[in-house]
Amino acid sequence: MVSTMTTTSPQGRTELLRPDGSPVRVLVVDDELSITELLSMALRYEGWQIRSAGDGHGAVQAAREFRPDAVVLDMMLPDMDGLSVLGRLRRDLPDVPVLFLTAKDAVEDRIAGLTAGGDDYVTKPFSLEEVVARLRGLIRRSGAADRRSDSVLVVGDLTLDEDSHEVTRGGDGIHLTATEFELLRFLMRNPRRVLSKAQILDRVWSYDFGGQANVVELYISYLRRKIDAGREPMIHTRRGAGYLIKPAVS
Amino acid sequence: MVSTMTTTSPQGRTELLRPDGSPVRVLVVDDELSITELLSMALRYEGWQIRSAGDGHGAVQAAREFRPDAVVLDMMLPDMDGLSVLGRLRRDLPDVPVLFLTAKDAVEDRIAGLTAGGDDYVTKPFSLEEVVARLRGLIRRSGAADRRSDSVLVVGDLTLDEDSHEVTRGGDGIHLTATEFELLRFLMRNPRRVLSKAQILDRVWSYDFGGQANVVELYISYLRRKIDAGREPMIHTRRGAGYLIKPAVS
DNA sequence: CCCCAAGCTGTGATTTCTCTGAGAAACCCC
DNA sequence: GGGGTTTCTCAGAGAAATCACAGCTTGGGG
Repeated sequence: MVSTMTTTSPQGRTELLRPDGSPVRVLVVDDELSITELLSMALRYEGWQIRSAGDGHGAVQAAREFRPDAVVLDMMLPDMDGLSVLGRLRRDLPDVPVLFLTAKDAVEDRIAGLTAGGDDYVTKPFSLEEVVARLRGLIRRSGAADRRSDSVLVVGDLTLDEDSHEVTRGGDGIHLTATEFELLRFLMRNPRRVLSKAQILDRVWSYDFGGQANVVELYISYLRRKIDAGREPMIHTRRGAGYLIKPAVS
Repeated sequence: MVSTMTTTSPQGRTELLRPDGSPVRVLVVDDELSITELLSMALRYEGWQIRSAGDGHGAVQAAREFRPDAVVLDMMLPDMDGLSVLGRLRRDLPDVPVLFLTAKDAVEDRIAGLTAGGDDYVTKPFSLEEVVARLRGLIRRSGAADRRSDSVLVVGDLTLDEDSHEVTRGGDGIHLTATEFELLRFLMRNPRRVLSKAQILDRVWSYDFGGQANVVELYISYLRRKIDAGREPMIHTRRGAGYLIKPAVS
């Protein structure tokens, strides 16, 4: 069991670190190279150390020597089925939390019990924000201490609770839809940093989203109505660059 | 069916601990690897220390050195029958409470005699919530646990007694069916936390449930009629994410 | 100061999600 | 075995969310 601690990076982003200060280690297992690439990139960006494997045997072996703090595991692997992989992983690393990737339509496909141990899963196609958020949750909770505050993002008088999905501004509760919530979470995890529409699209929408890029503008517009309505605005446009969020004052 | 959600975890929940502060130890005995995996995962997540065995001899040996505070024992083992295992376990650990796992159609009168001593049993296929709850009960009653930790969950003016299965809201008694009770218990053990339908299905329904995911919606609907009927609602829907329970005010 | 690209937002079509009534089947207790 | 209870499927209604589109606004370079 890993006990984690948080620290604040120069950018103002809180990072998960292991007790000895070394970065968190995550093993990514998927047979599609494009997926492992995508995930590795996104997770490295979180400051985590990533190793990937393309099949069950590779996963078990990698787990043994890499000793990850969390595993992202596709349930559809070429050489062995997800449950077997899980079983073998658990033999070496009994407490490692696992984030499963499953197909959308695999409803009846033996999902039962998977989340039992505090594990979690997302369906393909996923959004990177979602994967990162879940993974953070898993890692945080696998640590001994459960500081609830860790699940709350704060920027100025705006708060977002990743557990309860509650959002408040100046103490007032604000209702957000699922997409609005994800978008705001992404902004708040990168306060005072300009995020391009492309970046936002890549992180908040599923990787196979094929729609118009102006959904971002649309959702920013929605968010502003709810977050900034009649107050000092916190969401700012940097024309030609993107958007950023920062505390109202200053 | 699945989208945004967080994992289930005992957050802010009172944990069972032994008098010396060390975690409770549970021995899981079953010959099906998938079952021991499933149980180990779920029970570890309760913060307990788990050891598992796949047959009678292994069980007896493990019990001897592991000295568990409780045992989960499948009555159908390959090498020796349940009663013999029980006998040998009791020779080493006379007071250890045992949770029997039996097939649905097993001769229940034989079990009935066994549970007289304060033991308990669940039939396969079981739900994790049920196993965890029974086990907690056994451990608490056996005195192995430190605190005479209360068996009553409270969220706002809603109370649920895990021992007597009594539920009240604002002082009024409420009758729930078994499934409704389990669902409410799961919600109340994770107050203010969004639980996805998938998670709920995983924990509250048996591990081999293959039905429609909308049973969850259905039972939420039942619960609301009984819990929230004509009052300030405590059960909330987070569209696209799941459900959560929280005190009415606030 | 004008113009155009970039950004904003109203409208409404479409899709998705949730709730719930009705009823079948299983279960349980006498 | 029978009647009440419980669990669960199915399907339809309704609500909510998502998104494309298009016209409007704005900002800043020339």
